[in-house]
Amino acid sequence: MGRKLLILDRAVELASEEGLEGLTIGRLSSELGLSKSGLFGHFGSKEELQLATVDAAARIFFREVVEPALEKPEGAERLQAYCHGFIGYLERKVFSGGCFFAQATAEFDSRPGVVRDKLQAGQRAWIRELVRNAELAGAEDPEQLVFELQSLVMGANAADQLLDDEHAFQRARSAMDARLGQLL
Amino acid sequence: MGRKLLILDRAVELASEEGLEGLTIGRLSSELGLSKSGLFGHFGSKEELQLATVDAAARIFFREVVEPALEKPEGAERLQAYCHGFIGYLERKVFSGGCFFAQATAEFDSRPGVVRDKLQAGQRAWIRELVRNAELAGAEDPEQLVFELQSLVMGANAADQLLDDEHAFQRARSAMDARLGQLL
DNA sequence: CCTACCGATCGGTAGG
DNA sequence: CCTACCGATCGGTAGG
Repeated sequence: MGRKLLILDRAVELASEEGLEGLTIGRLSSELGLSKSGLFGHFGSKEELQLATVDAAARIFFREVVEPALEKPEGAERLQAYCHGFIGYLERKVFSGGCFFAQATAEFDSRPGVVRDKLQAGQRAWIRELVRNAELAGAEDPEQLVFELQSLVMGANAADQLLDDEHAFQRARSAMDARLGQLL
Repeated sequence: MGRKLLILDRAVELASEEGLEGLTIGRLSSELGLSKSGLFGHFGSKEELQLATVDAAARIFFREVVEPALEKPEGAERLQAYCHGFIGYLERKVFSGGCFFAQATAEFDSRPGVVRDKLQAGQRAWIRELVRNAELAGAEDPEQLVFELQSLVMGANAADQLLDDEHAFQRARSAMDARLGQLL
């Protein structure tokens, strides 16, 4: 089982750079020093490999962003911790190719199937958790607030990855705090 | 020359769905009813096809978003027209696979080369034009304002494409207007 | 613009 | 986990 986790670590890394479709069984296996069919046997199909890779990325996101924020009380403080934690995770370059989920959702958002379904379900759960905390914080329009906060995360990732804009993270943080200010 | 434009129209459409790498010469040629080598001859390499496709998408973006906004006076009004025009272009589903540039930049932002360079240059020119108008509008921090506006565009595209959130466009517009309000 | 072809790589299978 | 293989498709070339 540890072997599979090692494979998935490399798979997540590769997919953040090349996409979930560019994550090929041949390339992944040769980077790990095992045969194509040896790797293939762990998953059974490319789609299963993609699904397992999304799960592995979600576990990393949980460890890096969600868990640390659970120390804060629910409501405005936790909402802020989620948002700042997300920016910190981008800034630390947890994945070499930028945010795994930004890459994966752009790739699969117009490609129906179980991979898209899983990405959509994960994203919805994340948004719901943000909205729940925005509600507890007494936000006037929780969905609107969360839409804006999530947009700033995506804007920071794009500005960092494509434009090499080193101010992107600070810009996102100050815009977030401006939006959260009255709730804290 | 008209033949090439017809090819590129289909190429932009395909790339917005499948990505610039998923845009294969074989598939594009068969959809257009000509031979692989016949299509290949127009471009000389896959990379040249990708570059020409980015240019074609930029021309569509110019026609759909930039040109209509040029009727507004420079400054706050034009800035708002750019932003609302961008949202309208997403809402009209000008490309079947969502915003061509969102797809292409997520795909190439960690892939060095001339395609990335072209996407980066185009994005930078767009941001500069927004900042220029934000300055003319007397914005306090033009770069910060434009970062936030551009983030909202990307947030709306993602929420529409992955989450099927029908309120995304209206949310983006009201957040934009809140930011632009004092300048108008 | 075409047919015919190249080596490489794809996802996947047979058999061990 | 392996070797050896399958048909399909990739980007690209030769030659017309």
